[in-house]
Amino acid sequence: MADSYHHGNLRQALIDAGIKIINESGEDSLSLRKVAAECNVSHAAPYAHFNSKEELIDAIKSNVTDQFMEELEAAVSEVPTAEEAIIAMGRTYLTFFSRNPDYFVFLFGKQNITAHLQMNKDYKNDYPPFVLLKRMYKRYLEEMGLEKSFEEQEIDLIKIWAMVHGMASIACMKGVKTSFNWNDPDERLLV
Amino acid sequence: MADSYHHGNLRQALIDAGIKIINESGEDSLSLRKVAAECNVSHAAPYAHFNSKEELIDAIKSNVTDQFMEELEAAVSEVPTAEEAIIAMGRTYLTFFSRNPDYFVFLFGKQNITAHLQMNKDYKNDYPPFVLLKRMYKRYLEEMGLEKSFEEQEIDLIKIWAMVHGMASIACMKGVKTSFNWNDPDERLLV
DNA sequence: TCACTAACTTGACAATGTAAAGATACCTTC
DNA sequence: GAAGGTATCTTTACATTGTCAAGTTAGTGA
Repeated sequence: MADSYHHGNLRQALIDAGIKIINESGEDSLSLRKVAAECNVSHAAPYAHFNSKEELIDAIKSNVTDQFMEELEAAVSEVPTAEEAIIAMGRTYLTFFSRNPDYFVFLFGKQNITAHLQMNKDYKNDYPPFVLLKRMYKRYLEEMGLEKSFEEQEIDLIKIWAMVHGMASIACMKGVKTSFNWNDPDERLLV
Repeated sequence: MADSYHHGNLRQALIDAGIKIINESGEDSLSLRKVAAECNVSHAAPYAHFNSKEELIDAIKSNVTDQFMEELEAAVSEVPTAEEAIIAMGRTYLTFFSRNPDYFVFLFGKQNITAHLQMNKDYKNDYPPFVLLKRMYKRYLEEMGLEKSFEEQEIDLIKIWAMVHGMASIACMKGVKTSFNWNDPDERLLV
C-alpha cells in the first residue's frame, strides 16, 4: 500500500500535512502543492478529495476544532458544578490558544468562519464550543435556581464569551506583553 | 500631471485603491497588480513606494487605524467625565466595526499585527486606541479618587478591552445572529 | 547645461490555484 | 474470472500573482 498508485487515506494525510505546515511556518505559507508534496503525491491529487484550497482549509479547521472540543469536554467533566465547569472552560480556552496562538489566528482570523454563535434556542448548525457553553450555562441557572429571560441569558452568554474570546485574542496578538496570568483568568466571570 | 510619466502622489493613491478593493471584494482579492492597475500604472510601480505587498498592507492598516482613532477621539471629547468617555469608546468601537466588519478582519485577522497592547507604563510604540483607553482609565481613577496597584489596573484594562474587543469580534463573525444591541452595549463595563 | 536621482516601465521568472484529459487500480456485477 | 464502471491519482497546461533586474523618463540641484 505504501508505494502503490493509490495512497490509502490521502484525505486525512492531507489534513495532517496541512496542520504540520501551519504549525511550522504559519497559514500564509500553506499551499496545496506543498501539502501534496508532503504526502508524496502529485500537485493535483488533492482535487480528488477537496474541490478547492478553501475546502481543505475548512477541513483542517474542523479537525482543529475537534481537538479543541476534546479539551473543553475533558475540562468540563472534571468538575462537579456547572459554575466551575464554565470557569474551567474559560481557563481551557485561554490555555489552548496561548499554547498555540497560530490556531487562534487560523480559526478566527479569516472571514470564512464556519463558526456560528447563534443565540436561538435550537442548537442546530452551531459552533460546538459555544453549544457546550450554552449547555453549561443552562445547567448553571438550574443549579442556582435562577430564572432569566431569553434576552438576559443572551447578554450573559455574550459577556462570558466576549470576555474569554477577547482575552484569548489579546493573548494571541504578537508583541503583547502583560503580567497577566492567562492560564488563570479572573474567576468572577459570571456577573 | 494627469497623463504624465510621474503620477503625482502615487503612494496615497495606492493606499486608497487598496482600501477600495478591500471594501468591494475583501482582502483576499487584493493584489499588488490590481492596485497598480486601479491607479493606471504598471504592475511594478508600487515597488517605488513599498518594498513588498506587506508594506502596502501595513500602510493601509495604519490609514484605517487613523480613521478609527478620529472617531474614538471625537466620541471621547463629547462627554465630560472619564467614565462616560470609556463607555463612549466602547460604543464607538462596536459601532465602527459593525458598520464595516471587513475592517475588523483586516486589522486584527492576520498575525502580522503592528498593534501592541503593551501594559508597561511608558506609552512608547503602543497601539493608539489602547493608549487612549489607558489615558481615560487613568483619568477615571483620578476623578473617582481611586488608588489601584499596577496589576489591578492591568486587569481592569484587559477586562474592558477584552470585553469590547470580544464583542466586536463576535459581531463581525459571519452568520452571527443575536438580538443584542451592538451599538448600545451594556454600560456596566467597569467592575 | 549637466549629472544625479527618484519615479515609472518592460520583461522575466518562480510559485501557486485550478481545470482538462489521461492513466491506474479497486470494486461490483454477471 | 472477465468486464465495465468509478474513484483515485498523474500529466499537462494556463492565468494570476509577488518580486526582481534592467532600462526609461522626468524632475532637481550644482
